[in-house]
Amino acid sequence: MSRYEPSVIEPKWREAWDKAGVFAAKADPTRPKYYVLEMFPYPSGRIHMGHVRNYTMGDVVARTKAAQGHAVLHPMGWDAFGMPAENAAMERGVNPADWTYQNIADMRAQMKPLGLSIDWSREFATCDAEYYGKQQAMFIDMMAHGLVYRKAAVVNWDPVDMTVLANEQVIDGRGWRSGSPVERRELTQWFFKITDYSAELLAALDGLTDWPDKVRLMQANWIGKSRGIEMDFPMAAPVAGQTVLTCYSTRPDTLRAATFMAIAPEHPIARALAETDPAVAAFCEECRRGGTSEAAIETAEKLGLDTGLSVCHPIYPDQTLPIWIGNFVLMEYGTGAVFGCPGHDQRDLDFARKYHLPVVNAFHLPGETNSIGTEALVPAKDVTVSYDSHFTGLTLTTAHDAIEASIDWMEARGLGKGQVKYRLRDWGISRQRYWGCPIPVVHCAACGVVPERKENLPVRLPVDVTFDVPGNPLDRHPTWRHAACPHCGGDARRETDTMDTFVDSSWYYARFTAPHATEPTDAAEVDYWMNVDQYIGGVEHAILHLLYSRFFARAMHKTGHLPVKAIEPFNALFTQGMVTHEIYQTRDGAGRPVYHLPEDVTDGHLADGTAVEVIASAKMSKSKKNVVDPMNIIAAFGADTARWFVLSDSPPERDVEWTASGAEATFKHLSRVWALSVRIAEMPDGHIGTDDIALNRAAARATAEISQGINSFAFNKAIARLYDFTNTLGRANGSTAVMRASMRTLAQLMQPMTPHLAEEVWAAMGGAGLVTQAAWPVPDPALLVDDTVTLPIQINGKRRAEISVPTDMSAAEVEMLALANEDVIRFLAGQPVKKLIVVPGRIINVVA
RNA sequence: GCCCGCGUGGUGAAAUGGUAGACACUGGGGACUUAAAAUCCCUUGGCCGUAGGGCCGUGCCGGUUCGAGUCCGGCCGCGGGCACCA
Repeated sequence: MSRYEPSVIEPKWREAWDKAGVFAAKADPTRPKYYVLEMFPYPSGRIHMGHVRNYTMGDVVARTKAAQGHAVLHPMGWDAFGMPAENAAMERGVNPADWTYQNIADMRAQMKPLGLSIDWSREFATCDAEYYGKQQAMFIDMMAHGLVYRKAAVVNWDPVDMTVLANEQVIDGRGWRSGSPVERRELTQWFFKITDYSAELLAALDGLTDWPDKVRLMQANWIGKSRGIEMDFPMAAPVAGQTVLTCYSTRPDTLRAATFMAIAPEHPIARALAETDPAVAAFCEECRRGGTSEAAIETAEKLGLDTGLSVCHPIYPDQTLPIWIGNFVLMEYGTGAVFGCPGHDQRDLDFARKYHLPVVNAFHLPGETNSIGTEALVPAKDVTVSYDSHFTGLTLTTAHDAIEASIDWMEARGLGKGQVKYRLRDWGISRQRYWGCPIPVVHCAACGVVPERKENLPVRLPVDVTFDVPGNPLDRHPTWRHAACPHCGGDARRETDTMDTFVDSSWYYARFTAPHATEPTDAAEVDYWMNVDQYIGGVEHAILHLLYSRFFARAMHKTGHLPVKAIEPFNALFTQGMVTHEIYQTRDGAGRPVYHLPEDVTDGHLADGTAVEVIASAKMSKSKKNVVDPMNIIAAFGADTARWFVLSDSPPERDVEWTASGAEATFKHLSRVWALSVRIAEMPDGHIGTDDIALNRAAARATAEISQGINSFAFNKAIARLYDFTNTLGRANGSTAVMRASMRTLAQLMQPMTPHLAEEVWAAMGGAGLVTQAAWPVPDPALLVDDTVTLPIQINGKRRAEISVPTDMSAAEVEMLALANEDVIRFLAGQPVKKLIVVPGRIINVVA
């Protein structure tokens, strides 16, 4: 072989690894264990660059930890339930299971050539009955432990297709297929009581010190702990038997400036009025328009309707406040009623201006008397402001203190009760869809809602389903719904809702420790392998998936499926940036966007000459078709080039925009490494060189810096140092033995990134066994110490000179040398030195 | 709308508060070659200067500091999430 040929090298070494069984995870009490996990993929059918980036990062960690002596668990599986399979069924008439398993086979075949150190014997898909049956068993256990309940909740309803829509299927307030405006409609749904753990999920974030701060902050804000007060406003006249309107506020310090009340359209008072007042009914109907997503609700135009009712102000009884129905008030949070304070809340101010409601202030900035204008006065909570004859008796104080004082003052007079509330809502898991884990319960006319017997699990999805009409195929299946009541044995109806796919991904990490166990988990295996030491995935999962997993681990502990040590299942988390790409679109006859794959676009045009609209780079997603196929890169340059390339340039936490150029440059570099190893292998045995000491120092330094880079997820910097070391080695005139030893070190350091090439180089250098199984190199500390250091000298903060001094020179001597430096003397031009700062080993700053 | 990030040469980027641009890509110049490809060498933030060298420069405005890409405050732009996309 006279040139670098990955198509020959790579299959050869993958076969060698398989033959030696090097990636099978084996519990070994004599070694520390390490569990590295990348977020498992949805089996779309093709791997994309985001997958390559994610799994290569995990592989670098797994391979490095293995070389450092750990028993490593590095598994792979498939997050296989979800809507795309049903869409494929509708569009192409395929069976969702067949489609999904074919996609898994295709993607596995694309992943294997990457040379990932995965224990494939542990692979499973969440749509395997073997897996979801265990999930059903845990659902039943959770029911028994009071973690599951049913209640009415709103969904997006397409009134034409008569079906529930996912938020993604609501586009500009309309159903994606029917194009008809969607409505919010209530259905009885299944819920997990995640709110039982609100306080704990929040408090435990402090212990997740190896998670990114931003993720912990996002989760904390999502859980949203607030301290406020629940208080009653006396109704001027009772409605529907209610004499008071109860509302919750986190800003009772602004109570004096309340000028109206706003209640949710679903509030009991609004409902009572709607029964007799057609205008109220029409308004509440109007409020039901649009989707359920918070973004849709929060950005919708604020609408209100005056009910004509009013309440008395609890502290200033001579003041009355009108009650409005507002589409921006959420029934799910607090009591579904708020007081409006336009003086100190911008949204309330906009609402007050629109409906000509009064605006007053509860406080103003010190020295000012009136702040009513087009902007609400909302100073930071720690800014001191002047309260206007405030009820608490406090005047000049901060909002933070005034809130506390208000709560105390009102509690003392029985006007309200201080309360801690969380924004977090219970987890609605019901989906009116086919391709998900069936909820294992039966509805019996005599016994009510009854869990299925565990011996009847799994409750399997029927295979003979049709997608020719919208809606849930389970509902219209001729026989599947009919079941015997597990309790009385009588005729009963099977639940046709399936579980949210987030349930599937909330415990797969535990299943990987014993994927074939007859129970959901195996106590000994879970005890050995849990927790996940390093979890790696996209930052887009920072809240939902990770929060649900943290809850589910606690639920699994409560139901006896996980030990207490595993209630925080992920010790360390790394959130990689996304791979982004430009989006190419044209418009169909109705003006709706049609997306095009990058491979179908050349210089801004389709093959038929149509010009495409180029939209700014965004997360690669199937729906926008801005995806690139890594298989093309692997076919042209080999897996090692693809692996090196996705690690090399961008820091892993940052988004990287995929561009076609660059892979070739990586291939050239790997070719140089290969050629260098051939040259060194062919050196005569007895050659004596002059650079042995420098080479040994360079190897030690490279080993230290690359180990550190990998350990801190700075893969791009580790690769920069690999370039450095390779260049040094390529130019060096070292003795044969030292050159070969240096090249072996290079092979070891490259092994996590480019394992195939590393094996080839290792073998050429006469390394023993597989480099994949060689112990990670440890540098000699003596070779890492420098004896001189170059110190820049700044004059008034600008770099003007530099001096080279022994590393151990005292600060006093450095000062003298600096002041004697001729550039320093020239720049000072006789000015006296006011101050001299010497930072040992770093810098000297002369202040004149 | 709310929460969280990010912003440095032509490009990807580096820089425990301490020499801004390491390491690469691209471009330019050269060597080798009949020629090209490949390979190797030099060069590559902007402006001024023949040169020694100087000035400017990390999205914008302000602040803290001997010293700010880095810390603080306020903007602008872009991205992620917002509970039924996964």
